[in-house]
Order: sequence, then structure tokens, then C-alpha cells
Amino acid sequence: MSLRYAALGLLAQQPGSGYDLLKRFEYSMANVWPATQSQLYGELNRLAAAGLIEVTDIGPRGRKEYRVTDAGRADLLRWMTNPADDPPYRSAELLRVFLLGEMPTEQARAYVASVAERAETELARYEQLRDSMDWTVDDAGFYGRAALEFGLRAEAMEADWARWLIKEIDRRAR
Amino acid sequence: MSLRYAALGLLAQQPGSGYDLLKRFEYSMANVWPATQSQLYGELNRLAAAGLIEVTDIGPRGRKEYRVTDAGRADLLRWMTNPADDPPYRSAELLRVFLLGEMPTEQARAYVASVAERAETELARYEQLRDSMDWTVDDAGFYGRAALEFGLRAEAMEADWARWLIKEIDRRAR
DNA sequence: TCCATCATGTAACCAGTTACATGATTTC
DNA sequence: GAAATCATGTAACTGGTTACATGATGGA
Repeated sequence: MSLRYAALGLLAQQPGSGYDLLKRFEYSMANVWPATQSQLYGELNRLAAAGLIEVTDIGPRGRKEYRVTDAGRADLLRWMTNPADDPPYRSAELLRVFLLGEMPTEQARAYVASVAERAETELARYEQLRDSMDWTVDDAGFYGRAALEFGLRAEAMEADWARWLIKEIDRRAR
Repeated sequence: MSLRYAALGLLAQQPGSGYDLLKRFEYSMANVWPATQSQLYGELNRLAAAGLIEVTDIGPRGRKEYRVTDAGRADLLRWMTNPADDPPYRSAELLRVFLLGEMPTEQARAYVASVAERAETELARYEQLRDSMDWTVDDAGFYGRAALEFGLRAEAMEADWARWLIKEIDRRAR
């Protein structure tokens, strides 16, 4: 369901074609809800069939310009106010942590080190994103920046945690 | 794939029935990879069919005692060392943040406040878990504690972030 | 003897993934 | 004329969700 509202929401912010949406999606929501081109196009067709968006124009190369309908806006708001039926949090990375005792300490330590490294790389990428965008004062910019702030803090936290865990592993080995 | 390795990993830590596993699962891995009873049982049958685990005994009420095989242990290690093909991070909560501009400021603010509250509640639950368990020195306990530490830090971070965002929203409204 | 707990399963469905497929237009 | 970009789609598959379904055993 979530991708459906990502698409609907993007259109609510600004009308456009699937292709337009895809580009805006990639450097924003795809960071918290990855999806492929095929998925997005499929979702747009389903949204149109459900009357939540509509085609306002067909341009060259079969380009379809979409716009959100009143019903679509209402449905978006309904979703926004119902976080209760969000899919639950899932992390394979953390799942692996539970099982680190099943491998030699040296390997477990290396895994945690790789987690720290990955977090630092992501952190750097987010910092670059932060510095390269102009966070204009419009709503999309403001809340996009807020989501990015979450990413920055989450990656920093994760790197800290991983370094803490490495120390604990070393302490335990001694 | 992940649930498969959760089940395999639990059995690698300690043999037991599906029912036994389910109980150990619920207060540990289910926090980072929720699954239902049906899913777990299905996974166990598939693991047995693939020769990664085996039934060592059938007790009363059709109870099947499972044990990991050598092939299973090898496959677990293979998965542990290949974090690259983990499913990506996904968060509907953050997705919603991107779209907060589509609702009135007052409602957006309330949503962020509810995020803060939820994080604090979860944090309290994790703190209770931390204080109620005896984190013995065995591997499962050590790494379970490490995973819990992640949860504690993540929820604290999230609550902080949400409170920060509320301030930003208020500042912007003025 | 009744109830809680132990114990396992099936089937329909839905969301997301991967791979493939096609063609028009603009720019160099 | 070739290459990059614009632009959209289908189909098979897999992992996870929901709802339903059944029955044995031990203890009060």
C-alpha cells in the first residue's frame, strides 16, 4: 500500500508524468521506500483506475500528464492520519546481530565493523545531499529536509552503536 | 528469505520444536523481523525439505523436535557473510514525513507529536525488557543485548528527532 | 471433566522484485 | 545517422499477511 501513497503524494505535491515522478521519487522517497520504475508505472495505472488520479493530457511519445483528483486527495489524507496500519519495522541487519554468536568472534567483529563502515558511507552521502540541495522554504523542501535530518541522525547513531559493540566484543574476548 | 534464516539461526542456537522456537522468537527477533506462527511453521517445513534442518524426534501431540544439519549451518554462515542481498530499509513513517505539507500544519504537528510519543513508549518497553532479562554471558544473551541496545538508541534518537521537528514546525509557523 | 496450553497446519491473497520488451524524440 | 534520453509497459515469481482450521495432553 505504501508505494501507492508515495505516488499519490508526489502527484498531490505537483502534477506530472510517470517519468517526472520517477525522477522526483529517486532522490527523495526512494531513500525510505525503494521502488522500481515498473512498480511506479503500475501503481499509477491502478490509481487512475480507482479514480484517485486522472490523465489531463497526452503529449509526445505517449507521455501522460497526471493530476490528483478530489477523491485522491481525500484518500491521501485518510492514509496520512492512519499510521496504525503501516507495515511494521523490519531489519535483516539487526536479525543478523542476534545470530552473531554462531560465527567465530573474529568474523562477528568484522561484520559489525562493516556495519559501521556502511553507516558512515551513508552518512557522508546524506551530508552531501544536504549540502547540494537548496532547501527552499516551500512545504516539500521543509519536510524533505526533515526526513533527511532523520537519515543523518539514524546513520550517525548506527555508526556509534557499531563502534560501541566492537569495543564490547573486544572487552569480552579478553 | 530473512525469516528462513531467523528460524535456521534459532535452531542453530538451540534445538527444539516449532512451538519452542516461536516462544524464543517472540521476545527476541520478532522485534526486528515480525512473523506469525503460520509463517514460522511453513518455514520449518521448507527448511526440512531442503535438508537444512532435520526432525530428530516426534513426541506427544505430534511434537517435532528439530535440529540443524551440517548443510544448514553452512547455509546460515553463507547468509551471515552476505549482507549485500538483504532487503533494503523501508519506513512508511518517514514516507509520510515527506508528505506532511499536504495537510494543515496543525495536523502535521500532531502527527509528529504522535511519532514522538510512540518512540517514547517503545523506549520504555525496551528499557523494561533490558531490566527484566538476565543477560547471561552466553553468546545468544550477549548479542541479544547488543540488538536491544540498538533498539534503545534508535527509539531515543527518534523521539529526539520528533521533538526537534516540532520545534522547527512551530518556528516556521510564527 | 473442563480448560489452558501445547502443537501443527492449509489456502487465498497482496505487495514487491526481476527480467524483459518496445518505441518515439531530441541532440550531437 | 547514431546515441542519449524520454516514456511506458507486461509477466512470472517470491516472500509475507490474514484468516481459518484442527486436535492432543496435562493439570485443576
